[in-house]
Amino acid sequence: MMVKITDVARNAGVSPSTVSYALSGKRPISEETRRRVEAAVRELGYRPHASARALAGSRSNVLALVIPLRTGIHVPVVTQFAVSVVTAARRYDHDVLLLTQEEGEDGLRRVADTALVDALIVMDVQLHDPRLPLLRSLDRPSVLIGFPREAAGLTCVDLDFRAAGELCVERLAGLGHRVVALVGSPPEVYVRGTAFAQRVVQGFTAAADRCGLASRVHPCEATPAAARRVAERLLREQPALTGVVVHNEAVLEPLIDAFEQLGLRVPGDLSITAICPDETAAALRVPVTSVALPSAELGERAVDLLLRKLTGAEVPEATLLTPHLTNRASTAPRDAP
Amino acid sequence: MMVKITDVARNAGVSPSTVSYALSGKRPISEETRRRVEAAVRELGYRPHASARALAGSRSNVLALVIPLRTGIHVPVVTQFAVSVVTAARRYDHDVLLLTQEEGEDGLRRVADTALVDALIVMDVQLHDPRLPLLRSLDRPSVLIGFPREAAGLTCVDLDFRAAGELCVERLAGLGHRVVALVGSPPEVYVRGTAFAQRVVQGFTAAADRCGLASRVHPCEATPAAARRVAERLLREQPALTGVVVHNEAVLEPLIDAFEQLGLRVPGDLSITAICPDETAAALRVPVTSVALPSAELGERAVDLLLRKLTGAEVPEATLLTPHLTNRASTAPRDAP
DNA sequence: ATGAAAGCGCTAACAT
DNA sequence: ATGTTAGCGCTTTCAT
Repeated sequence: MMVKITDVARNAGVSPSTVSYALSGKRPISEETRRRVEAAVRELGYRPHASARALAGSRSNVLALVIPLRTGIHVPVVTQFAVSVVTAARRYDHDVLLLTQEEGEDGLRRVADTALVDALIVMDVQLHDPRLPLLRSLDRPSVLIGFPREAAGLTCVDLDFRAAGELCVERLAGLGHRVVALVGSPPEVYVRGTAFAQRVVQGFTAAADRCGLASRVHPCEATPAAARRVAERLLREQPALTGVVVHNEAVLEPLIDAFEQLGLRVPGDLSITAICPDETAAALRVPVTSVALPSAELGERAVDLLLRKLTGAEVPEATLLTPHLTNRASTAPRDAP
Repeated sequence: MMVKITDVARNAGVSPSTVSYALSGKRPISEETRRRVEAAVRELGYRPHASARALAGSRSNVLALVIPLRTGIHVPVVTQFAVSVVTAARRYDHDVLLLTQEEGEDGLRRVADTALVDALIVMDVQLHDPRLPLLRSLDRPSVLIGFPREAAGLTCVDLDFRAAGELCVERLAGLGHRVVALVGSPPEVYVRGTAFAQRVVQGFTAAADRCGLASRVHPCEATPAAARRVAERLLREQPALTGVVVHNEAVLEPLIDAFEQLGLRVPGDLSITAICPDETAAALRVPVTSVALPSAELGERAVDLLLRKLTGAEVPEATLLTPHLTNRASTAPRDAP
């Protein structure tokens, strides 16, 4: 039933070790021998047994990917990230084992200690993440998506969310807007110390101050009703508001609806910039000027770094992707006052 | 560094096989011995090496999950399904390897032939899916999500989409509506022969005919603009329209917006039922009466079936989950004519 | 440039 | 109820 390396060896008239070396390229093989081995492999349809290979070679060629399940994390972002991790991993001849955060630290320890995986990618890292000590102590390399407070000894990748927040504000300032607001993630996201959400706030506030803009920040639940309430509150508290930054995919559309129902046209009366996936921004009724959330690029970078670590190479501890803003229909210069 | 079974055996004063049997429970062990083994396992922090175990036992305890990437498949549905597969698999002490459809048949063959996985779950099966012959020929069991035209010899699970379509119409008919329309998935979904989309159409049409309703079917791109166009067209072609069934998560909200902007209140003038995840239906501005897309239940059922197949049990070839409709704010009796 | 042989860590006959 | 032992299929020394 199963073709094994000894079958290939016999068919090619060489020893099993020669077959192994011919396939791995780990030692020089004569042209003639290589061809015979390759022919035998094809003829017999040989596929090396993954577990046997992993046991003997002490590398499973599998990466673990830990995905978050929590509320306030936008699902398409996670999914696109996962897909790009799988795609990138395959380019390096690796596969991806999917773990949910639900399993927690035990899950990480389990797949690492049983040598089921060679390395780990952990998404949605919190500022004070309980998994950090564990990840540092594992005998396998890992890459984190997100930046915890104490990142020493860990490899972290993320969009530069602070710069993203700044970029959104600077665009509004450049268009002449003087009073701006940030509609952020749901409150629990801040409460539990999700780094990226806080960094957006920091960037937003710093840039607003630097540009001399009046600014406020409002977390917002991921429901249309909450969006509506935030819109009303914004107009009440900042009557001169003409610029809004949104860092909350789920309420982008309802928020625009709410503003328009309250009598404000986008971008006529109100300009909006957002931090969200490009597809989301482009698919809205009013396409929104946005800083892209580059899930796919993040996934690739994470895999690249992880595989370099697996070869023993040194990699930078911090990788911050530069944010890019794309102009769309939701921004316009402020009317002369 | 790594604790192995011989270490545990020595520490407990027994043979390696006794440790193996004590842990697997595959043969009777005296209470005394079991306790000594368990103590040694805990003391040393023993974790069986996954590959060694897989090689010797010829079971990897890993399932493959193949997820679709195509347009027209709603992302949250896929993600929730994946999460529930992982969760269910863990209950059986299995892990999940994530494959994208991109790898195609080669990917399936690879993970099966290298014994990387014991079994496979394949999502988004088409009516004439090129992977079917391959899946039949593999030496590993599989479960398909969706029903192909030729399902003989395969294990398939899905929501009964035909019944779901019927249920949506029957609810509208029961409320007195006489003219209905189905707003369906994007055209390409039908063109490529996605079974579930076609089944909804069949159920919708059959139930409408049976109930004596006038009905039409409109595919719809997953954009707000397309939703708007479909809404306008509907009112033009069926001026007496009072009931709409939506099988397209992405346009649910824009569609309601469009109807209201065209002067139709939901549910005052127009009742809407949908086939979509409950969370989607409940989170809309106007919560929509819907037949749930039970992704989590599907994932669990798929895993249950797969693990029963792995034990050699016979399982039903077809599993159709019964649809359930939940009333929400989007449906009301038709006004007296 | 190739081969022989010793494991990798575990499971499952086959013993007793 | 437990121990002994022969592999599982591959990689990688160590030889030549």
